[in-house]
Amino acid sequence: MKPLLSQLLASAVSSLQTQGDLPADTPVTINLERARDRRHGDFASNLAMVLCKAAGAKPRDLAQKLVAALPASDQMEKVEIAGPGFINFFLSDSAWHASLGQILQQRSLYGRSDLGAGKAVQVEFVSANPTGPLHVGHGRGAAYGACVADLLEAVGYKVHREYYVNDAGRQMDILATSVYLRYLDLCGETLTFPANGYKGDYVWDIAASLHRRHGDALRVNAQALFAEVPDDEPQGGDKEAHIDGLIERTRSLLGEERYRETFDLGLETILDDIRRDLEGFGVRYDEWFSERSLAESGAVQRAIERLGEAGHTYEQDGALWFRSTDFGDEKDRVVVRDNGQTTYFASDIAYHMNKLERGYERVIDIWGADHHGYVPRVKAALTALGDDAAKLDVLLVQFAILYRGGERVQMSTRSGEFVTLRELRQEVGNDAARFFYVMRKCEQHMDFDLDLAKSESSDNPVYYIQYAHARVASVFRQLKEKELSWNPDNGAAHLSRLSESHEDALMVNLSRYPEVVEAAALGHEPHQLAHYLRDLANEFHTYYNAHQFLVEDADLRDARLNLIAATRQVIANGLGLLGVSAPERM
RNA sequence: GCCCCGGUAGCUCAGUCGGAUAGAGCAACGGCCUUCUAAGCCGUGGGUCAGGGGUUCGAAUCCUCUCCGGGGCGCCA
Repeated sequence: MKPLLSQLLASAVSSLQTQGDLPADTPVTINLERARDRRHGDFASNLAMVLCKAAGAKPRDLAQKLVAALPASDQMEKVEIAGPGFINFFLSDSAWHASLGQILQQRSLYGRSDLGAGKAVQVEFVSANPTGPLHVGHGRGAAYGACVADLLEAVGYKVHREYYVNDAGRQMDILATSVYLRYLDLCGETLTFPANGYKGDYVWDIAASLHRRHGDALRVNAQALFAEVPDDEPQGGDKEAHIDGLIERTRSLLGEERYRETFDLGLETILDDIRRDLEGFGVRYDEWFSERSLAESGAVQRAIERLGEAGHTYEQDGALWFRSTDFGDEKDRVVVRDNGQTTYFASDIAYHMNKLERGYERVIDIWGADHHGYVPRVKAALTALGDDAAKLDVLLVQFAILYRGGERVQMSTRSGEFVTLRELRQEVGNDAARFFYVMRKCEQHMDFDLDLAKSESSDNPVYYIQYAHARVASVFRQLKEKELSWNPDNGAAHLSRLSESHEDALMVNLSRYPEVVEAAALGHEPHQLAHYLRDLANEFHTYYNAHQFLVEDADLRDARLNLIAATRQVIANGLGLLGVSAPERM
């Protein structure tokens, strides 16, 4: 109904323009909002106040003219001018009844739109290094990214969901080496595990499968491996130099082929685990994009060359630098190190170049907030390459801190004792985890209360909303038990019987749903939908307690059943977009 | 030092492309189950929107300074 009112206002504006009350060249955006206070009607527009300067008239006078020029509509009961010049719209009952009919007719499609007109959008999210299982921090990015993608799809964009797999680079070499050292341990070698290695139990598991596959065939003498390697930190050395030395030795002692096999075994095992974890979390991808493939296809080289040809690189201290300061970055960045290796940043330039080459209208990256400093250099690179950096939207997700029993849950990634996403899902369930993660806007630091997420009470917003859905289902079960039936057509014909204030409030809220989905999608703010559903569930529970649905009067009963069926539908649709289930009974 | 995010009720947070009297949940207190699920509902109390200055018809919202909290500033990824 909002589109209808906007249309009416637009038509009033153009009448004023033909009459000469308003300059024809004034740019006009129709500003129309839900009124917060019902005394101000259902919708309010500040159009007259915005246009008064251009029109050279007082706001209230201009409002008067606009109202006079409004075309008639049977959905509009009256229009008032109030305060400094607000135009307040009061809708007729038939408007609410119409939107109720729409919900029951469109069912799961209610709230969807073609606003995006099928434009292609890419959403890249999580993209955690495959060096270990996902932890709770990744969970927020996963839940948020999935919702942003689903919302955009709901409003008509063609969405491509992608995970960038960092399957190249030093961190992966550290993983491969960690696996190999654990393997040597399983073979009976005695060694001191490096301070900087990956210590999680999953590394032992991978080492064990390597051992099952090869027995002791890959065994070397541990002393020989550690010989000539710089001391580790506990021995007064440098842990980075120590691990780099171990990587080098592992590589040469194993040989390239076997090293690669160890490396890939670790990669595949962990990636499989991440895939299963995300799938279990209801998060699906269209593509898992390999970083290594960029190097192998020459895309990284091509990106570096293109930067060079455009005159944006220079050599210094044996390394090749990108002059990103020319494009707003705070310092220049290395793309090729003095040892000849390209940096992670070089891959990322190639990756983003690749994204834009694929022709997306919009590219959305969802990163942890700790990567914020990385944004200017990626945009700088795109600009330097002649691409439109404005097409790239980087959404930064702040940290989530877990609380249990009022105490902060400690997470330590290094020791391998972090709380994994899988543990969280097992503890609180997928529904609560998905909902809690998107309940807050992404720029907000989040306190994740495990006890609350687990509690089966009204304190828990997830159960509160789901319970409203289950209650409607229960009413329909009761209907059958009482050997009554629901006639939706009869209900639709008697919607005027819905005259209680609770019923009005519910109908108004149900009609808001498409606007909420649109705002949540365009603003990348799933929390708006979460809050809306909480409100809607509240309206329903209030109504439920105040009135009986299964009444004798068949006309009233059918009308009320239409209303609660529509409520159930909207809750199911909304929860669906958040990745939360809508149970029939609880 | 520079950069990003935050500061709104006792707690956790909405509201922020300027709009009418700043909202919700929890916690506190008082009520409601012979009637469709009490995992629910109703009521009461609770505010210097961190602080100063500015912009204007109008500021929690925009600009600026200060204070406080979190994060980031590698030839790591």
